[in-house]
Amino acid sequence: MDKKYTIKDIAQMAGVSKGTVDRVLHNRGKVSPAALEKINEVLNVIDYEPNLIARNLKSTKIYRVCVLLPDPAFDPYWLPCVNGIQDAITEFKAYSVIIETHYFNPESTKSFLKVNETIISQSPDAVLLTPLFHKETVEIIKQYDELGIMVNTFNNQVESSSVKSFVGQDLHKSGRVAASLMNLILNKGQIAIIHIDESLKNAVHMQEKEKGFRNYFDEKELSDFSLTTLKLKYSNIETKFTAFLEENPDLSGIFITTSKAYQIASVLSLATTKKIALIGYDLIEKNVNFLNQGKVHFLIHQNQKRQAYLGVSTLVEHFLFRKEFPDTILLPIDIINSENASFYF
Amino acid sequence: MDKKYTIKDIAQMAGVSKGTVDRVLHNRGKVSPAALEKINEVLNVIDYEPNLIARNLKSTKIYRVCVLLPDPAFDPYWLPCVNGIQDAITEFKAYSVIIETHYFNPESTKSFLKVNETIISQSPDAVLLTPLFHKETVEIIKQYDELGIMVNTFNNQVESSSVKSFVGQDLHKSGRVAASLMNLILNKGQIAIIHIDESLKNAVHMQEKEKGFRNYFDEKELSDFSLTTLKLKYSNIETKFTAFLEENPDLSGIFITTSKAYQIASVLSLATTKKIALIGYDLIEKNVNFLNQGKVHFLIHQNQKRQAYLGVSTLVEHFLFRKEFPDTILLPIDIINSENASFYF
DNA sequence: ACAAAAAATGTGCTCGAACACACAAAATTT
DNA sequence: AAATTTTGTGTGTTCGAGCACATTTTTTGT
Repeated sequence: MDKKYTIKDIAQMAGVSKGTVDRVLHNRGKVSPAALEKINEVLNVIDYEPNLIARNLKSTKIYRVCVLLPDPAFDPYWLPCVNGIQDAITEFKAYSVIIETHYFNPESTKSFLKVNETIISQSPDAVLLTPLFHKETVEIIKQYDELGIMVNTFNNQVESSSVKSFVGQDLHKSGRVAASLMNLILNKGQIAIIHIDESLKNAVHMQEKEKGFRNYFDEKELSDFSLTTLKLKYSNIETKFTAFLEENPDLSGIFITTSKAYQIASVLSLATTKKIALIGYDLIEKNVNFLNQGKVHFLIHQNQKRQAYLGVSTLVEHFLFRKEFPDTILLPIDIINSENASFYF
Repeated sequence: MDKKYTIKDIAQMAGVSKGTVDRVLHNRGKVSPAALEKINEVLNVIDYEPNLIARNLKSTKIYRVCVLLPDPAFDPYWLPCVNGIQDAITEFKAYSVIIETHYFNPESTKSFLKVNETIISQSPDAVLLTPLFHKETVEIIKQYDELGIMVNTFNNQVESSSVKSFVGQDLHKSGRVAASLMNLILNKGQIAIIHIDESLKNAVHMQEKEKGFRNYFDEKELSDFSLTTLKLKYSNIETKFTAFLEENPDLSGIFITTSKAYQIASVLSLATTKKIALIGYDLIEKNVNFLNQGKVHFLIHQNQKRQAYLGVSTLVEHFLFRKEFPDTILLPIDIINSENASFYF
């Protein structure tokens, strides 16, 4: 039943040559109606699936995929992505695919644009983007589209019909998850939502999380809580956050929308002995240290490694195995505390 | 630099024929010292990796992998495994591998033994076992070993040097995770550890979880808690658990070590209006319903789907790509509440 | 009716590894 | 020294899809 039919088998069954079968399968034309019908009859009965191994052995076309990633040297948040990409490289090394990573400075639009130029000059078949700079990305995507270069994105979403596939998380839901955990630790009091970021490039990201977080409290009508938003930059964390702590002596919980929870935890452990519930994002080393010390209660895992892996493998599998692009891949929102953290590295 | 060398390339470089290179690569002997040295010289300089696609295209050997699984009709816990196995089948359908699933009745040792006989009569290349019945499994594994059939296990561990690889979770740690969550919901009171199982086949499983759970409370010296263990069977849940509730009016938390949390939640929602913290295992439908109703606080996800998938793919990749067996694959202990549950299906 | 063009069909080579087999060159035996 | 075995080496085929090219059949034009 599940015997694997080959083109030769089909040819034999239909009483034609494999060349004709091949032409039908790829509708290359030059086939008489009679032959077409005979072959289609056979194809309707059996269940032909081309042998992908043979196909990829034959194909001489080398696919080029470029990944555009913020340099992890600037922000360790991106470090796991490198491993995810490496996983994909290892998995597909047998095939004729070249996967290349290019870094840009996440603080510099210019750097982003420059690296994109480099990529364009290499004319790859597809690009996986981290669209940190919204406006510039839209422009760049248009360029790629005109050149027939496929574009996928991960981590950040950018609305463009040219983007085939997006890998990321539901940020609104992730805010809700944080809220539900906060609601478990505390049953009343003031909660601060803190955004820490240098530029505004993560604005959408952070806002969505905040919306989700607030949405949970609104929906559950938890009126014993009061929520405050605070925006910080690296340069002013110490002063501004310390001042905030003094102004808000009743603060009992903090939700940090970026991977910088360790910065808050650090200031907090010096400033006060009071126990404040802390929930943040990402399993970067400094965060996990505070998690293990009990200074951070929960971290939400954004699984950048898998995001990057899936971003690449979606593209590669499209080329190699003609797989359809899923519109969106949403990764689970992993809840991490000190007890299960070690399993997620 | 990362040019892919073929056997032909090596032959040319060493000034011999591809046949000789092939004999060296597979040490089939019949090679003169002179030729051997020339080829080894080339191999030392370049970085030869055989093209797995070509190798698998040529090979006519069809690998047979059998999976031995408790029938999901008896316990929906096993349902996701079917999907995991299906994923593996889809992924490897291009290769010459046959993956077959055989079910047994988890309540019947006889059924287990009978299915094993069927499998042995098919003489597969490898078997993935769910070793529910410890004593019988050890015996069976010995048989497989003598027949040269590889054995991997998942879900349950069984100490045997013949088992190449095990996929599962660290149950002790998973008990600790449950404890840490319980400690977050409650800050004092009586906690019941409830084991629900028909036979004793899951005894080790449940005990390890209990040990981990207790270990957490011991280690953190949380003396405001008192822990009680209760063993139930399906037939006596209603009566015995109701009685337990009456005898223990101060009960504030329950940890259920199997996937049967819904049975406790069900009785609980009828017997009392008091809020009792409930933590259980597995995203089976009934559990998730109670999770969404707020009657179960957390579920720990044992990810049987991925367990089964990895169990199969480890075997297949060993045959197809000569991959080494990892001794143990421990899956992360996913913490699930009503907010993030939907992402794990 | 016959040549030329067009359409349809078949043949044969390629990809890289694996292995059977043929053949040659040494190493033994008689 | 000739016959035979052993050892070494190269050649050729296979796997299945894909595609170029050769060949056959049909159609069209004069």
